[in-house]
Amino acid sequence: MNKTIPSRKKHSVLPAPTIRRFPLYLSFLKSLKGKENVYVSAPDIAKTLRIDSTQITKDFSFIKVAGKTKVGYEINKLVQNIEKFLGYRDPKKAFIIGIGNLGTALIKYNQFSQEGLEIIAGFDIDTEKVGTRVISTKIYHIKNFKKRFNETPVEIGIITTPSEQAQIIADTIIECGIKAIWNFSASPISAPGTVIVENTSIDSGLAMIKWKLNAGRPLIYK
Amino acid sequence: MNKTIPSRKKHSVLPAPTIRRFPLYLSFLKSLKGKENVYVSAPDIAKTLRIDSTQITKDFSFIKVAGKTKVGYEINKLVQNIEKFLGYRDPKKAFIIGIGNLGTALIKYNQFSQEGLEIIAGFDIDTEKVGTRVISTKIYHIKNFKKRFNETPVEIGIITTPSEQAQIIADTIIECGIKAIWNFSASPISAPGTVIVENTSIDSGLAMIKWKLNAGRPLIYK
DNA sequence: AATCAATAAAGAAATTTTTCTTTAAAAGAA
DNA sequence: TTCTTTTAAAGAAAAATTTCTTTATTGATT
Repeated sequence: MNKTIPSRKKHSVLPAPTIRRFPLYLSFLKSLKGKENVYVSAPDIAKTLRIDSTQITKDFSFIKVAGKTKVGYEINKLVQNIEKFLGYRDPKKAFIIGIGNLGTALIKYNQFSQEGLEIIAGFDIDTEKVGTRVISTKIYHIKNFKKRFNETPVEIGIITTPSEQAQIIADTIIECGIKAIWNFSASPISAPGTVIVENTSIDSGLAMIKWKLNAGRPLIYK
Repeated sequence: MNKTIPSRKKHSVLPAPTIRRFPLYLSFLKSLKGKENVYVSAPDIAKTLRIDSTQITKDFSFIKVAGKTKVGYEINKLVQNIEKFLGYRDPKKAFIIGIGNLGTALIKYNQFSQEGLEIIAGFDIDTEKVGTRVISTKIYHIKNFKKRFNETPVEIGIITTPSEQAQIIADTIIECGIKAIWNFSASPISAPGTVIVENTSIDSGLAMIKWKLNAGRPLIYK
């Protein structure tokens, strides 16, 4: 008993790993643009990305781009379709909570605007920060979150606070009716099944690296 | 043809997703410490973390912590074993390249020292930054990377530069003999199979959120 | 024109990961 | 004590994901 809450995954006709690979493909493809080549083949992409070429083919098939035998895929078409698929032309609004270095980095991350994410306000408890702007994004006190949210509802709440505060912030913004939480804090967030939670955990990445460095061998301690 | 380079995965006796879940467990378990409870059960963890409880049991079995029927797992023991497993007491050294907001955030991220990661120097091209310190971490010009590396070899190179520079930086540090690259830039990095590459891609996280927000339905454009 | 080589595409197979099922143990209640 | 309930643990089954295999197409070469 105590099963995982039945996730939206069931709706999904395409694998989550595939979705996560698309931005990678996109970045690679964009680095190709401007060069003379109009086409790129799956084996070519495979070479630099260290992904099996048939997997790339399969991934592309999900977004209905046909490749040409012996030639490959039309780069522009691929870029267009992936961007469409990822909803780059379907912008979502977000608030960000926690205006430390990471929060600031995310606000300044200038790709978001092209990727269909608009961070329209920031929140913090630090009164020094309240009232300032990061680029053009205004920083408010966290206590005004609900008010701001009601004025301008957003779909996504980005949490970049220290771990200890992450859950409290999450509870607050869930109560306001946020649809999705993008959690950059180290601690997992407890949320009802109706709320989408995506963790971008730095620590998970580190765990993986250290594991690979030790080549999957269990560490021996004295 | 053009298969994925045979990965170290084969060594791995335990699933990559399991490894990535450990830091999550750890964070949750630590939030429990200080409270009166000595034990925690898998179903309890499952409830907050939205992970199937048998999966948690299975994950824990990999690191040889025995639970007690009807009671659960000893919190302290779990914490200890996970930390051991993740190599928290087996520190690795790192250089970080790109001292923007993200780079600064990572240097300031004070959990790394407990997690067995020591960022011992930073590098940038910006002469304004060269010579300064972020907390106690000295910032050098990227052209001095090789020299510094030879003086103090590190296992991990953390790339937090803009996408365009990521590959050039990667090539440079691979040539120096870095073992692992932790890539925070949006663009994938091409590296020989001997080099460990871990991507912590912000864009992948966004892709996933937007997909879930659209409930797995393909976006329709006019 | 015929042959060769490279590639997409579709489907099958294999692998990996998750979920389900069963069993046994043990705490607490009756 | 006996019964009930909760839980870990192990193994089986299912599901998801990746990799392999085959086929067909097409551009290039002879």
